[in-house]
Amino acid sequence: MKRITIIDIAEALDVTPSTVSRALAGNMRVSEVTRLRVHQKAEELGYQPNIVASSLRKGRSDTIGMLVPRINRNFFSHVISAVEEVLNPSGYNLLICQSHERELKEKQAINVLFKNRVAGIIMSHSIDTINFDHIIKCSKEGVPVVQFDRVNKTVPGPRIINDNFTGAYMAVKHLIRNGYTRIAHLTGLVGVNVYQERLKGYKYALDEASLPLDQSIIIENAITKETGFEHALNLLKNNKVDAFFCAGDFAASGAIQAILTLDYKIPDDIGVVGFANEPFADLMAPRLTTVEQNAFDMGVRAARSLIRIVEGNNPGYGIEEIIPVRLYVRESSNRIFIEAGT
Amino acid sequence: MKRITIIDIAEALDVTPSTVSRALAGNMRVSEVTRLRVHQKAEELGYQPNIVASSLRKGRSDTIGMLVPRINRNFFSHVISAVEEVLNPSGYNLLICQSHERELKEKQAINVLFKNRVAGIIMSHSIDTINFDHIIKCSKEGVPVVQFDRVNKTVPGPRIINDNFTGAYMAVKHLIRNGYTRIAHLTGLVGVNVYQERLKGYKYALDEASLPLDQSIIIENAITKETGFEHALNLLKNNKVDAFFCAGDFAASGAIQAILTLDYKIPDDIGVVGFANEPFADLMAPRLTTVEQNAFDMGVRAARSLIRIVEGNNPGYGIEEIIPVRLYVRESSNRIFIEAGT
DNA sequence: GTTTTATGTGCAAACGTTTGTATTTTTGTA
DNA sequence: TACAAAAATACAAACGTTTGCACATAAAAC
Repeated sequence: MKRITIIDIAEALDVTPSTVSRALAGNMRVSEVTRLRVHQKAEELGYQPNIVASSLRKGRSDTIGMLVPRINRNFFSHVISAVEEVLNPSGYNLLICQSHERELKEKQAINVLFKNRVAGIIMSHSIDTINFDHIIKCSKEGVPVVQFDRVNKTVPGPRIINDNFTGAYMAVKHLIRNGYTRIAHLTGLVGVNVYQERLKGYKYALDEASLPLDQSIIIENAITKETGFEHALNLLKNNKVDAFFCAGDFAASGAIQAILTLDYKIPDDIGVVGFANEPFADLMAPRLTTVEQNAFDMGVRAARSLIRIVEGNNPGYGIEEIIPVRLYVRESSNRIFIEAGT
Repeated sequence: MKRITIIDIAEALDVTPSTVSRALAGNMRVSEVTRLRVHQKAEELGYQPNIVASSLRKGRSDTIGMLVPRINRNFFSHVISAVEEVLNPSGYNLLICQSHERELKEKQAINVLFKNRVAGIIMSHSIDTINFDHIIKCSKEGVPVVQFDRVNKTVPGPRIINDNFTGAYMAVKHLIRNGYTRIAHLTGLVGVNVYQERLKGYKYALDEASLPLDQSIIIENAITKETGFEHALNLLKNNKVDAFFCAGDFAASGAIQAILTLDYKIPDDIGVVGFANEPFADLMAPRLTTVEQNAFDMGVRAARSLIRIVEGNNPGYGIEEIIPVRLYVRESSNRIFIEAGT
């Protein structure tokens, strides 16, 4: 199972491996005629460069590491896809790991990527990551890190994030304009930047409309369909709210289920807005108003940003790219039909 | 930015790199005491093995290549996730590419994986792949290939597939038992095994119930929401059908939209069954009856199968693993409420 | 006390590239 | 024709491991 090497080509052509290497690399120090001969012979023998050897010698690889909580989450899979789409044409490959939302697994994954000598890492940290030293260390040891979505400011390197604040602000403002006044907020762990910002936007919108802030209807750790259902049911039974702004569409779908279970009408009695624009948001009944997270755009920017750093055109330290979001107004919240949306 | 190597450890301990290498590898030809000293020193210096160098020397890597049409498709992202979950604890890494459903990109991706000296490839081929030589070649040149979902029998190596035939058969039989008699079939390109098998199951169920087979209501290339909508609209307007068996949930959602547009009742007038059990199937209105493809199971089996081959325990040529599927009966098709389902 | 066997370690080559420097060949100019 | 300059190629070392073989030391057997 011997594979063709540049040495084989060199022998066949009676030149040295260095010349073959240079010819294949398009180095201008080799004559046009040999370059041609080398390429022809390479083609003829079915030569495939050994990237492993090349990486070792060059001291850097063309592999980019990617680390996400879960590959199979819609949002992340779209970011990954976009990253791949940008990286591939530029000659980079994608080594992928998932942390399963565990700091320990995240640490191990970072190590794996490090051992594989990736040229850089694109990542979104796990929900329970408290200590970011393993990520900072990476950056310190010469492996640039680009963070997206869930980011931590103590980690050097670019951060690509959605405009969570404005998204939440728009969502809540929209609810207020539709006449809802007691708006609950179902969210995740507010230690994480994305939920923190959404909470800020929620508070800002209430404040702007001079609505009171009721801490008892801000529910942390209610981001799944199940927890969304339960907390919504609870709030509704106590007649505490007339609308839900959920920091995720799954929680929103749980809330909707709870609302329908109690025979309230949507949007007449209760309004719901989600976050993420999951594929099902547009297929539900009622169709869900939600804030889109542009996963694809995020992936593209993260990849470009990392390429820029790896290729030395930009240190990129501490740069924050904020991607604008969009509110899709649908049936679940639209009582007055004054806003457009798909 | 110099990184610690086994040479550094060797010098610090006044032994040779070979001893360090053996100690770290747990080779029994090194004494317990030096093994301990080496491990301690490695820890102390923060040594991280250079996998690139190791791969080059050993002539094989612990990286597995994965190639799918689209990373961000729900089914594929779940398979990828499962594969990662199995591979990672076994010490393998995952290099990922997407073909975007183009034979050319698939070819290039295979090449990329090959150049990266992956130990094996797990893949599902692109929809428009006609010539499988590039995949066969891979296998011939010592890179084992495990195919899943979309598979081609001319490629050596294991194939992991869903029981598409039985899934389709169950779906159509269910429709028939619910009293539907003119069942359309919206499907993909029947050159691909998955659609071929589903078509066979459809035909078999009709035949079993002595229902006529009407080629004009078998619509190829109708697998997206849009094409599903259009073809369903067309069939309904011509009053040709009273049910749809769609080879994908997106087409089914399009069909449902068409049915509702024409003010038919679901499931009273028209029944719909999909395929895949996409996340939205359970959240739609009406909730969609569909056949589950167990993506996670498929990924696990594909990964295990490849590991088995790579580690030499099994040539695995031509083995076909068929994963049983399950029909989830929901509102979109259930007129008589006799069947269970979630 | 010598020989044999086990046990632990060292030596050096190899994996397939890349690249700085040296050497040869070609080209241009006087 | 000679000679410098430029162009093309060769040489050799390096990247960080792994591993077959040789070697030394210690334990066991005679």
